[in-house]
Amino acid sequence: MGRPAQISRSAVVAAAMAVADEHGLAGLTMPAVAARLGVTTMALYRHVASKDDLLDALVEALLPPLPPEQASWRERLGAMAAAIRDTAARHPAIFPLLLQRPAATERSREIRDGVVAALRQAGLAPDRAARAERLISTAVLGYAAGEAAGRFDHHDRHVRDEDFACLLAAIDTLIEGGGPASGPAAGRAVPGSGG
Amino acid sequence: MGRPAQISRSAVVAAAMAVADEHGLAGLTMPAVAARLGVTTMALYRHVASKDDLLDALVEALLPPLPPEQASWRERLGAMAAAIRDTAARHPAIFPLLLQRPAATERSREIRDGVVAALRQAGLAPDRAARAERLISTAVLGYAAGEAAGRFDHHDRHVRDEDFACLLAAIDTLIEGGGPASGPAAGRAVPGSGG
DNA sequence: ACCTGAACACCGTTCAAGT
DNA sequence: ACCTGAACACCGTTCAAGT
Repeated sequence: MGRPAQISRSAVVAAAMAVADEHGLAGLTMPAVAARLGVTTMALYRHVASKDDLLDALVEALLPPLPPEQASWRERLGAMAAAIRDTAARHPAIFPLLLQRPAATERSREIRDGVVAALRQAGLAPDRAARAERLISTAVLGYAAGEAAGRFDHHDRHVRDEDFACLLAAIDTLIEGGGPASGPAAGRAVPGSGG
Repeated sequence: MGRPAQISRSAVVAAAMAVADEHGLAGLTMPAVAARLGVTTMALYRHVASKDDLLDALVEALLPPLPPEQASWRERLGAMAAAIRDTAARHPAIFPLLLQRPAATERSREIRDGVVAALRQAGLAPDRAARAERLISTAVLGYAAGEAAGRFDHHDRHVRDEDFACLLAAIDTLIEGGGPASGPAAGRAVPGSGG
């Protein structure tokens, strides 16, 4: 019978994360991950179906924890946004994968539902809450990804903190106003968007 | 002396774009690009320093054209946003690179300056215009990247059109309100952002 | 000047073999 | 059951050689 396994799927994922953090996405290689675990490259394939599978697992590990239920919707949205930005800062090499991969997993659905629930609690109608979730999530992910990629490196960290605070304040303002308009008339506010 | 070149840098970039469109980022390989041009792999290196250099050139080619100067600031912002979304739809495989790579090139600076100029024309003070540019650009890029990655595939194209219209309307609303607040007090609108 | 042929180091993956 | 060794197809890149 099988001797106790030397490595596990979660160990492989953790090692891959560390390799990516240290050597970038280009340095994230199966041999590099194996070396960090003190094991042959081929041993990884017993715990991970392929490199693509490993990347999916990394994206999963990047998802932020759900905020405490008893907090206000404002606090929950703020906490999730802050957690996203934190993750981007800690794992800049693999963070872009979050926007790149479908992420149709259970955890990702929970998080999306959590944001929608907060928005409903803020008073938005179901369809407006769903739409607001899409726009807010992509805006937050977009800024975090840009920051992680060094897009704003010519600005002080303090300036970027204020950027992010303003983004959250803007979101707050829009929610207070009843969320994004859901009628087709909204498209006319900025012409050229329909072309 | 040199016979007329069979290929050029721009031909290599165009071929790479076509390969990526057809076979995805993973299929974008130097041999594949060369084959499409009817040339040996090694011939590419006379026109492109490396694959990384080629990817940078692709990102450059992805940048939208500057809108006509005589248009209103509203029209110009709308046109640029629409152009970005259009590009994402046409080149979904390489579009994510736009958020991933620094893009500190001349053209990218022109575009950023164009957005800032439009915002100044809308009445924003210099520092607010600069901040609004960062937030607007990343929000638009974020949504376009998410859409290109199939993040919203479970929604009708028509729903996504409205999403995007709402995003532009929201931006418009914030600009009319004087742009994003620039003081530190803005951070308190959504607590948890400072942690 | 531009392209080709041969070659090298490397990566993802498979498969049979070991314990 | 889990890991290893050997092997294969492939990719990015270099260099000397052809025209």
